[in-house]
Amino acid sequence: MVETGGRDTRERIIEAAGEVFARKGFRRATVRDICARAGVNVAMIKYHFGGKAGLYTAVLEHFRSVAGRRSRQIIDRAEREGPEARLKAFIRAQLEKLTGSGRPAWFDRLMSREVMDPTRALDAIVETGVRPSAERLVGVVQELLGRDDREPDLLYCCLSIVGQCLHHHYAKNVIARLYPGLAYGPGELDRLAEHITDFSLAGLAAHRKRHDAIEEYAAL
Amino acid sequence: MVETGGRDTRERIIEAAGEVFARKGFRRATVRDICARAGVNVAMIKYHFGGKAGLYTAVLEHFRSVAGRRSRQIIDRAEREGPEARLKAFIRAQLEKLTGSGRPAWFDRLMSREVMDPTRALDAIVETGVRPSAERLVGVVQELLGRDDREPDLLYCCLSIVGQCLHHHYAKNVIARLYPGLAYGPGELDRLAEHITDFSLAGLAAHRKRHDAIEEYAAL
DNA sequence: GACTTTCTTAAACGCTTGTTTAAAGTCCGG
DNA sequence: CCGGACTTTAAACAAGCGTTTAAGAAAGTC
Repeated sequence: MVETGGRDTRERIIEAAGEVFARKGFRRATVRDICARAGVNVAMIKYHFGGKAGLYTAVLEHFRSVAGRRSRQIIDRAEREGPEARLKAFIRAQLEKLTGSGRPAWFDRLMSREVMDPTRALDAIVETGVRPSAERLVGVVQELLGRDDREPDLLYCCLSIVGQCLHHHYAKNVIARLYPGLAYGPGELDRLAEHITDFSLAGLAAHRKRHDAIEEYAAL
Repeated sequence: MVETGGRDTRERIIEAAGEVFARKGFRRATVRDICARAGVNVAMIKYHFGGKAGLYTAVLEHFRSVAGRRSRQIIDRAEREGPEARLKAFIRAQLEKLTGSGRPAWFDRLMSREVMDPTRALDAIVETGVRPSAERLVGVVQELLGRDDREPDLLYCCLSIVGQCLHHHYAKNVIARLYPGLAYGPGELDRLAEHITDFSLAGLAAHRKRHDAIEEYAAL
């Protein structure tokens, strides 16, 4: 009756659900909306996934592999370079994640949705999606600070960096109202990445100088 | 029948609604929950406020005056000092806003709720709650950069500063999972404010040096 | 004290949500 | 073909939501 177009029902549901979940989050998304987009009866969600929650985890599992592909590409390109270039690549990748609109960006959107309004899937998302990224940043910052510990002040530095990036995503509605002139095209994203990089490198350099001075004093 | 205890019904509803809205946001809060806490019939919300949306705006209006009292106190204390001290006061006040749990903090919690998941009240909140604060920061940053324009790169600096502060609020669930050791008691808040201040002052100083060099070059 | 206005109540309405049911359709090996 | 397993369908269910109704209580007014 309905032309299945070759794609299986399960796939069609996951595809539609990925889009809807990414746009509205788990709670505000409705199974009826998802099923309408997939051209499928609402009962299929129980049949194939056991329920809305099961569908959500299936969607996360499905898009985990393709997630952050473009971000990883940006980061990998700078793999062999110095810590400054790797920091800039990390920052550019963070900004890229949050403005992407294609299918690979759905997982990233779900991640930031989850950050703001957690569900039970948060633990899994943190481990598979956030921690690897965070560990990479910790490594770069350790290198830039010339240390190998992870004292609170080092983590503060990392949080300062990602905070600058993600703020443009969290607060985009407010920023748009406060400063209607600011746009977020690819060119602005490059300039913004450059700003955050320079800002952070200066902050890190100052922190290193201060910390080294304290170490020196303590060594006496 | 029910002992009104002297407080008017309207007040009891607004008090309960303030707590519930601050904790759950507009959408996830239910009128039944609010009315149960207020010990009041659900129909009273239509009678006194016209509906849930009217109650929400009434709550915003009611708590607007007491909002940010402690923050303003922190900021005013540094009013006569240099821009560095005023920046630190601003940062400390931002952190204070997000960890406060008393009644004066409800408006601030509602503000950040609104930032993450806007309702129609966002415009009013931005104008009355966010813009004054943002303008103050712009002033301090202008002073620190030695400029009086508000080019995009200056706004980027401001956004870098508030981003560092608010990230600890937006992403608190994720940060708690990533780094279980980090706590947010008053002492940590002071240290965090000091970190963000130093980090940002270094970033601003480097930005100023870079910008002045460009200006000088352009003047030739 | 009767009357009007203001306030409050219990109950139900209409809607949306996720879920479930029972019947019908589809597919495929025998 | 045919029969059983797998899919899909339309419809309804139960719960929660904001809202509304109609009747009653409380309080002020003449």
